[in-house]
This record gives sequence, structure tokens and C-alpha cells, in this order.
Amino acid sequence: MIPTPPNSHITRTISDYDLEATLTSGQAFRWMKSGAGWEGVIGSHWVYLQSSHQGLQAQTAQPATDWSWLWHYLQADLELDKVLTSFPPDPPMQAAVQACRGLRLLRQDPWECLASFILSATKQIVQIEQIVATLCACYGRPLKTPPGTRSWHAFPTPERLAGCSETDLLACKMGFRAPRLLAAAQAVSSGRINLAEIGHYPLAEAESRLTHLPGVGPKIAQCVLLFAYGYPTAFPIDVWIQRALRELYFSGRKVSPISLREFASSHFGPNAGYAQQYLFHYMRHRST
DNA sequence: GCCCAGGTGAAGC
DNA sequence: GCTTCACATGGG
Repeated sequence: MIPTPPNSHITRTISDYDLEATLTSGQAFRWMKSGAGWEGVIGSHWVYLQSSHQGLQAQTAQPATDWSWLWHYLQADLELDKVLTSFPPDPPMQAAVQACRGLRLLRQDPWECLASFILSATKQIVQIEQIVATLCACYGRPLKTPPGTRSWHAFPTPERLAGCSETDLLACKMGFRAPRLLAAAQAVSSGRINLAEIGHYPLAEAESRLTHLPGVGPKIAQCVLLFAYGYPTAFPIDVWIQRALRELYFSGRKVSPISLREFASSHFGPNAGYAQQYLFHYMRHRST
């Protein structure tokens, strides 16, 4: 199908990795179903991912010898069993594990993750994907891809976006999120916020640094802390998780956001963020 | 037309 | 303090 040099492929044995659930669970927004696998971009690499009986298979556009960036992104070294057994043994949580076993958390680039979630406010996942795709096509560096594949671009750098006008960004259909993305790009490219050092702080301090950015509140900050920095107890509470907690743990009662927060931080244990992703995915697919 | 979407921040009780 | 509302845009 696609002509490939010998070392642009790699395979790795791994159990309990549900690629589809992982790539479509609203943590990353650039993966496209293509044939039997998934096409996307990790940093400056075009990548095609596929799961087989052997494990995970990856193909890149250019031959590589060092694949550490790939396994880091996929968190391939994580022992999922240990995470799943750390979840509370209550019925809703176990039902979610039963339904989604193999769902994983990725480890994404902080800037791409931050920018993407700034764009996520009151948008459906499909629409976030569309906005991100347009943004990348307009302002991302073109990437080398194998012959016959569609064109792909890197995620735009903060420097590139900081040089845009609000009107430029509005053309990517992001609406009222345009000034927020622009402000974040300027804060990062000017060094006013240093994304590289955020992960060194305790969770609360790291959150506070992120929420200084306009358009970044607790929910988006927790997403970035979970999906990019890997804080295991970061716990984004969006409309789906609110619904999940109310229905599954509070028998549908109205519960204040603060009470939900307190419950979330006390109930789900050392891998609460992972538990959150299982509940999120479970809720979104349970009726379909 | 109306309502909602992996929210946030400002304004009103 | 907590609740309500505007903010662009697209889809059901």
C-alpha cells in the first residue's frame, strides 16, 4: 500500500492498549482513522499507528533509530493493571473499567495541549478537531509524509501564533476563543510563562500558574496537567464528569461544584486522573 | 428557531 | 458566597 523504507516501522509487544479508545477519548484532537489504523502527528513526526496481535505497530515518514519520543507519547511503559487496581472498588468505577479496559492516558506536548484545550471551551470534540485541523493547516510547518497520504502540518508554535492578529485566528472558526489563544501564545513566546518548568511544581501551584492565563480556568488547567504533564491526581471536571458523578455517586441529586471537587479528590485514589478518563469515556459511549 | 457543546470571567443577587 | 449570562460557531 504505502512504500516504506526498512526502518520506518517498529513493533512493540504490549497488552491492554486500546488504541481507538485512547485516540478518540477527547484528550488529543489530531488522530484520524485511516484504513485499519490511525494517522496523526507527534511533535514533528507524521505517524501511522495500528494495533495487531503482536502489539502496537508504528510507521513514520522518515527512518528512525530512536523511538523514545513515540513510547513516551503513548506511555507504553505504564503498567495499566497497577493503575486499574488502584481505582476504588465501587460498582460505577468497576463498570467503567469493564467497559473501557485498555484506555490509556497519553503524554502530550504542553503547548499543543494547552492551546487545544483553550479552543475546547463549549465545543463538541468533533468541532475541536476541526478547529485544530484548520489552525495547523494555516500556521503549522508542513511535515514530510509518505507518498499517497494527505498533507500534514506540525502544531503551530507559540511564536508563530503570537505573530498572528486576532482576525487571522478568527478565520480558523474559533470564535470568542481567538483572543484567549492569542494571549496564551504571546505569554509563552515572550517567556512570561515557562511551560517547561510548570511540571516541577506541586499540583496546586502548577494549576495556579496556568490559570493566570486568560481563558484558562480550573477545568482546562487540570486537562493540561493530566494530559501533558502527567499529574496522576489532576481531575478535570467538565459537563460529562459532573453528570457522571451526580448520576453514579449522588443518585442524580444537585451537588455544588465544590462538593464534586471535594468528592473527586477524596474518592478516586492515587490515579484519580486515570479514573476520570475512564468515567468520561464510559459516559460518552454508554448509551450508544 | 432553539438548544447544547471536555468553560471562563464578569455581573447580578 | 452562589447563580446567571455573554461569548462565536456549528450541528441535531
